[in-house]
Amino acid sequence: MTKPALPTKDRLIQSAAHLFRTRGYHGVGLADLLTDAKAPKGSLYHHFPNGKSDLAIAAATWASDGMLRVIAASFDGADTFEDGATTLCYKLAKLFDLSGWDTCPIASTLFEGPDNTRFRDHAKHIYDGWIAEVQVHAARLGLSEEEAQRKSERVFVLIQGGWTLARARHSSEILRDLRHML
Amino acid sequence: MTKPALPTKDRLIQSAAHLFRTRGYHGVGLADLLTDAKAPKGSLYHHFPNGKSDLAIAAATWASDGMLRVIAASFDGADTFEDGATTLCYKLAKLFDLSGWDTCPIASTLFEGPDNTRFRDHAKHIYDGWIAEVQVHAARLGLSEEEAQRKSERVFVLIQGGWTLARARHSSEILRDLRHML
Amino acid sequence: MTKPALPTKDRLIQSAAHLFRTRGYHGVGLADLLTDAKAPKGSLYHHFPNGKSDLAIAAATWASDGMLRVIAASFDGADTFEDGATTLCYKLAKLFDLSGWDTCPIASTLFEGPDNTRFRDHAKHIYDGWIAEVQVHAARLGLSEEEAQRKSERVFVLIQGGWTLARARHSSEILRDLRHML
Amino acid sequence: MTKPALPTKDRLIQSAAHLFRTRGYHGVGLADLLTDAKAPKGSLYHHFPNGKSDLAIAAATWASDGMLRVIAASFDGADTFEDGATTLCYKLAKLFDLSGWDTCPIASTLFEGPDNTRFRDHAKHIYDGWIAEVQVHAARLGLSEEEAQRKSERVFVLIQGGWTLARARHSSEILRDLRHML
DNA sequence: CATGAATGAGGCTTCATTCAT
DNA sequence: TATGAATGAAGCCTCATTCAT
Repeated sequence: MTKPALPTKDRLIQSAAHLFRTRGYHGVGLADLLTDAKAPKGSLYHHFPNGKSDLAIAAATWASDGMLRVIAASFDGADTFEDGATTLCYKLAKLFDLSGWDTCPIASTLFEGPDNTRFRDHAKHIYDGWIAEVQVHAARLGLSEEEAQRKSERVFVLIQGGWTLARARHSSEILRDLRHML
Repeated sequence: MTKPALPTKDRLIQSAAHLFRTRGYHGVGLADLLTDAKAPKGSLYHHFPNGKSDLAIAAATWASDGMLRVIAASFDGADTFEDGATTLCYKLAKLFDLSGWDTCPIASTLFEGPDNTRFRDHAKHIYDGWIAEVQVHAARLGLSEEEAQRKSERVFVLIQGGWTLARARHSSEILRDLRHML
Repeated sequence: MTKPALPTKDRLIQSAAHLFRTRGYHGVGLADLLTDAKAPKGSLYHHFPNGKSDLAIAAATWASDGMLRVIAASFDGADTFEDGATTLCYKLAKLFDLSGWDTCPIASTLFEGPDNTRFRDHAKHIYDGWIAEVQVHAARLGLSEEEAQRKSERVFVLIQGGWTLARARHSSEILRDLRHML
Repeated sequence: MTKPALPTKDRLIQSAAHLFRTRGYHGVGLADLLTDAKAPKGSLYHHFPNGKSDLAIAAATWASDGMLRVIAASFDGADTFEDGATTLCYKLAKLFDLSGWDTCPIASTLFEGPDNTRFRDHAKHIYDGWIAEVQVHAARLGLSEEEAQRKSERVFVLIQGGWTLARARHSSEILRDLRHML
């Protein structure tokens, strides 16, 4: 009976982020979730009073935080915006290969929930955060405000589209090729 | 007792295409499907022996055929590749506004099915078809083979990414803006 | 694998009538019900689309039909209204002893359902039917219309009250004593 | 942060009496109870070591005390037994209209508990107390011991039956009419 | 004396599918 | 060819209770 490294709530969030990303919100049952998280049956509703939907929101937030860190790490050491964006594409391709990030974790988790308004608003909030994070780095690296906005949105669109095609092809090559479309 | 316009099988396919697109494969139950299609309870397995998964494949194919027609219509009267691609973006934006095409109908239908290999292979097949269709027009409009391939893939990626963002924002604006990213 | 005497639907209704009467609507789980009826797990919602509540309505109707037969049998051979009512009290006392009719089957089944309007309306309908049945016999046995109405209502009230006290005392004696209160 | 008028334990009892009366023992969850009583989550088992069943016993006792006071108040100023009993019927009808006393609070609370022996014994004890209270007044007002016993039992039966019919009809009229059945 | 986090059993319902006709 | 009755598994959620503090 060794104590697990993470508390139950965090294990639930990470299992949810993983499983929703792979199989979609409705494709994951609570039994799968609890088994994967090695969490006791009754604990889900203790930590997430509204159940599966609350957990999905938390999982999406957690996944988004990871994405924000990847963005920051990609641009932090970059000399130009193009350098940073290229690094980001490579990092995402690597993550795709390593962990089977089948697609955007936010889309699989939030775009099919029962409470579509709440879910979609949260998705919009997260996506806006990603774009804003890229935009900050774009401005720092010398782009005009208008250009920074345009380019950060373009990066977002390319990555989303790239994820979809990479998933269909089971290949990260397209993600690496995105750098030519910047 | 007027006879319905379409035979049962086609009504099932179109209902499935509509519902899967909106709520995802696992988000739609057979009861919803049969109600929406006004189909008798036992007829699904008559027309689709493997049940829901067969129906999903058929619905994705049907949706893809519609997309291929939109692509063809966009490029048929175009003088340059850019013109055709721009028209395509506008047409998709219009469809998004009209029918609430929440996202790529193929992705919602096929990327969460139970039999992931079969479903993903079909998705890849469909996506390759879209890219090939654009590529044909690109070649016809004077692009080199290599450039035609690159540009058609880029169009695909932008549209997929644009769909995702448009869905989150509940706005088709980004789809129209894609023309600046060509 | 001998075929059961009654079809599944009827077995469900009779089990429900028995269990609800004994333990109340919320005191009976579907697992208990299905076990008692030896019914397959999925059959409940086939026969009763709205589930437990539909079954409760059906069970109450079935129980009421039995009560109507007891009323008719009590008064059919009676020479006076008092004779019939007395026979009815004795018959109910006997049933109480034999089968543990803990209380009015309608009250336990319908007075706690989730859809209180529907349930209460059905209870009122059933109770009115009992009173009307007694009233018909009262009129036939010579009572004026006004007297028939008053007396049939009185019989109903006494029986209901008697059931409650008999249940608390675990004794049918009070039911037999009701004849002195007519 | 105003101090509540009643201590937690009393608030729990009164909430329980109210909710059990309305929805039955199994129809009320502890969450409802604690919310209604504005009681902290963990305090129930502090005041009632055996949990819900202890609380139900206490709530039934409290409700019974109220009934005993109503009986006493009805008979205290009466000149004859009939006067007292009539007043009692009117008082109960008024309470039914005012507070929606859907039925006998003892029956809803105790006749469906998990521990039927303990619950039924308590119900019998309470009912005997009501009958005894009426009997005392009957004796005081001049009835012979035997007659007092018979009449007090009759009053009990009529009230119980009247409550049931009043609940089904959502009308207190029958409760007022009980005076003609004395 | 009082609290609220944590839990496993059981709640009702919907699921996709099979089968007899 | 076409139907709808019938079914077992799994769905999400609420339950009354225990325990550490």
